[in-house]
Amino acid sequence: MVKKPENTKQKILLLGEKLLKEKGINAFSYHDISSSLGVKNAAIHYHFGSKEDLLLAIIEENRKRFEQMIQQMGTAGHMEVWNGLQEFINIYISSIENNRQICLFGSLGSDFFTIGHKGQTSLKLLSEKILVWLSEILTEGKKRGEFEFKGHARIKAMMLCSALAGGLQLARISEKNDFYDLVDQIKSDLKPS
Amino acid sequence: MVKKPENTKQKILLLGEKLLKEKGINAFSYHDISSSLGVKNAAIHYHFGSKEDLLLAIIEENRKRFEQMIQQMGTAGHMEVWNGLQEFINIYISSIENNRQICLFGSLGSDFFTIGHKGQTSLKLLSEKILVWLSEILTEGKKRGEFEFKGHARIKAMMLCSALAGGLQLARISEKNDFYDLVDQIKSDLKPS
DNA sequence: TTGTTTACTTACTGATAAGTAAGTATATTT
DNA sequence: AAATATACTTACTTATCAGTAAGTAAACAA
Repeated sequence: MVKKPENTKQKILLLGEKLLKEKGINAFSYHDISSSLGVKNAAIHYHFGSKEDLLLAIIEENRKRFEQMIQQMGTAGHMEVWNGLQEFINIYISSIENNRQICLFGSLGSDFFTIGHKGQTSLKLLSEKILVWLSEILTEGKKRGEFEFKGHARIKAMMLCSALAGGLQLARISEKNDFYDLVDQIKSDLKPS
Repeated sequence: MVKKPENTKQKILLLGEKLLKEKGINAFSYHDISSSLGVKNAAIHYHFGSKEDLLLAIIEENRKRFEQMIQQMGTAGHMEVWNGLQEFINIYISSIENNRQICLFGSLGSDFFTIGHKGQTSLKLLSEKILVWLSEILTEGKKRGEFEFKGHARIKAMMLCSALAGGLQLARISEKNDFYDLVDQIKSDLKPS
């Protein structure tokens, strides 16, 4: 869960993240943030020199949150793999419940060529962390006979991320409820027959 | 395939589509189009009164292209289902080959809350057409024993769209080649065991 | 030949964008 | 008590955005 903001900097960061996941990096302005928080434009520049700085902080915030989540879960070898997967999926469930937000990869994957090199790099590092972690629990689950899938765990992990990211977007276009069906399908596809 | 533009209006439309799928609707300007085509800003407004009009035309263009594709393929009952699916997947392959473009749903799903009501509605109609068509070939393929999957064809169709849309975005962040692996995984998951 | 339509250009507007320099009140440190 | 650092605001700049009104050259129609 996201902890409540106490200071202006944290408020800016969290509102920035919200706007990023609702409208995209190019569709919100510093004015959107400042007017909503009751501060002035320059206050944002005080905490985050440029929009790219804010973006980097948002990515970093998501990284921290992910690291914290997997740390609390422990290593794949000592984990209930279905619980681990569900925790991961819950991030996406929370997103759609929270104003139909999409995920970081969906938002910044779309806008990838409009963000700076630093943002691209830091996003890539985060995606690598997530894919490695997912691959681990998929591999462990397969070994235990709790997951069943063809091919490499790494590709299956990509498949999960892609389906969830794309699913949030498609659910905006079609119907919110479609996303829950999609999640059931994803889980069903992993169940041993 | 996309036919070559002959007049300014068509050039604007196709360049608009390209920019939409590379940078997103909020990250390109009329100036990007006009300077690239060697015309003036007002020329675009002459053909497309507003940016929303241009967007509607881009969606309509994609709809026409899709309708043409499925018309050439015939009904699911008379189709080689694997060929039909491959033709659909080829749209996404062409996208990533063409400057790492993402698909319409990926781009406009991300920016959904920043486009007008007309755009949202027309996008929804197109997504419905695609999902219905995909559901049909999935159902037919399952009936023939050429596809194997759990659950409803409709949900599996959503799964395909989501994975392909999200896959194009994730491939921007990680590696282009990942997308081909993802496509193989998608097809492999549909093969009877 | 004259009038009209097509496909633009020129020249502009008002709004909004990110970003900045300088000032200020409050809290903290020395 | 004085100096300094923190967290802003005020007031501004420059750039860019979508959009518009009026003009024009060429093609076409009456």
